[in-house]
Amino acid sequence: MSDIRVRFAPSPTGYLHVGGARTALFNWLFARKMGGKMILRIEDTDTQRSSEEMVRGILEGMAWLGLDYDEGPFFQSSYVEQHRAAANQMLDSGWAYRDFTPKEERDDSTIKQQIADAARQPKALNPYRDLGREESDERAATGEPFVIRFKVPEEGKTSFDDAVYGTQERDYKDIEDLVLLRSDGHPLYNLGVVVDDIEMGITHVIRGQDHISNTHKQILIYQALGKPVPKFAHLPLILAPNKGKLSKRKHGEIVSVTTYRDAGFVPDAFVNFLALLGWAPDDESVRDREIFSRQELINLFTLEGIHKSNAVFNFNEGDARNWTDQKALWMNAEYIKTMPLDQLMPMVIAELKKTRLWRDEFAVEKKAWFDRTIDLIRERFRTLADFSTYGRPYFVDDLSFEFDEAAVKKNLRKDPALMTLLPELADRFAALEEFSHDATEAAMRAFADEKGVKAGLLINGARTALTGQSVGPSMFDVIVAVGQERTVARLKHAAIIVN
RNA sequence: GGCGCGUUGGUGUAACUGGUUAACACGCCGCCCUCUCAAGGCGGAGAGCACGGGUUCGAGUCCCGUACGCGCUACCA
Repeated sequence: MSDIRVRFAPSPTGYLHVGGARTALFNWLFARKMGGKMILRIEDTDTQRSSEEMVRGILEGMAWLGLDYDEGPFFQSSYVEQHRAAANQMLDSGWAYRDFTPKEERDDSTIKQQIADAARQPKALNPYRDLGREESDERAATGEPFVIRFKVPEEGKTSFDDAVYGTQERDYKDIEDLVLLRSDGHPLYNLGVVVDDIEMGITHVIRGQDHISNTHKQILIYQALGKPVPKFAHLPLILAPNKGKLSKRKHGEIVSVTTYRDAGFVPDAFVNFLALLGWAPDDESVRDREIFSRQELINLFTLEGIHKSNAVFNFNEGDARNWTDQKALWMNAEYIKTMPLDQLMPMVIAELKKTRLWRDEFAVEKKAWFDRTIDLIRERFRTLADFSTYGRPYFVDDLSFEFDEAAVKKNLRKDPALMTLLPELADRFAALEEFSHDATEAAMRAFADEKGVKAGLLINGARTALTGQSVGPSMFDVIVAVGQERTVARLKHAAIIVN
């Protein structure tokens, strides 16, 4: 057990999206690899935009991904007193000052313009920056509103060694006197994180690259507070297909991890996919592999393996089949068809319960059949949801499954003779004493010879009659899985479907 | 505008401290198998490493510049 402590600190302004999920994952992998602690902290200081529902969404997302934490969840909003105390401490030590500029003068609507203007001028120092402490105290005592700003020294620079991006430096003159405490007494983000990270003994801050410039400000605060600065590792961003920033507002549900849960992703598969977005193992012996178990990921994970350029997450809204990154879909399929059946089973059962296809007998008297059937059909499924859609014909006794129009046309309507052949075939099947793969195949082929038709005609016709589809596993496996009774009934029913 | 970061096939990644025809995966295309395919097997196309200079016997790997992208630049996080 090491004393390494990391944290995932999302702000609950929306659901957990894939970018946040990956940040959480990398923190988690690092903590597990190093034998450290993972802490969850909700950054809810912006009460306007935070809600309990969003917090629940984040917790749900993490639980689904299997990212557990050792401490927390802590809520940043419950530490405001400590934040204020830290701000006052900096005021006392001369690292901060009260700024009495009325809020209206720094109104949002004019901000962009001000920035643009200010950029052309040498930095104009705030008139309150060097206001005497006594006068400052007096004005504060009269109730005049003020913010507390950090007093960035005029000369010098901050620097830190980022585990991913290397040495980072920033001239003090490029850092503005940031606000620590709002005029209503609310602590702001940069103050909050630092105080909390100190309080929680965070040793490694692993977060998105969009925080890299905040880091310089935060280092200043660490120094002003006289505390050691943690190690930093900034992660490349995950971009939308247009290479823009992933945005909840613009991209909606498609970037939410709960979407992937609901669409039938296997958590390990999604974790596997996420891990490879911006990271690759250093270990050469594993270079040409892509599928890694959770434990392998933990063993292989290193901060050095994280790379610097942003990754594109290729989702594809509107395309029903390839609605999200094709590699993610491929990987999920890979997990579904290769993972140990007993690990897959609970997920399949949950899926069938969700769609009311589950029957308790599947777990008892029909268990052997159920296991065999799942093992058979999982071969070409890509999501757990496929068990309910494409798998439906195997789980219902009636004909309440969808007959794909194209399949009906291709396999049933193709030859009118099928309308008499299929019911006749049904009779042959009904007469079979042993309803096995070989027996049904022998019966069908003999029947085809007898009638002078190609076996394929009957096989494909039967496929659609039994499952409503044009694709699926080897036909005689399907027949056995569907069973004698239902096979006979559905073959006889084929004519009705066509008409 | 300023500051910072990045740039290897469509996408995700690899290429030891510069040294063979730039590798792997997804996707795509074709072939084979076959009762179908969204399965399996085999093969192929696709980047000469953003661009332009330089250093070097030799650069995707080092240096400089340009372009493009992204981030930050709030009394948001």
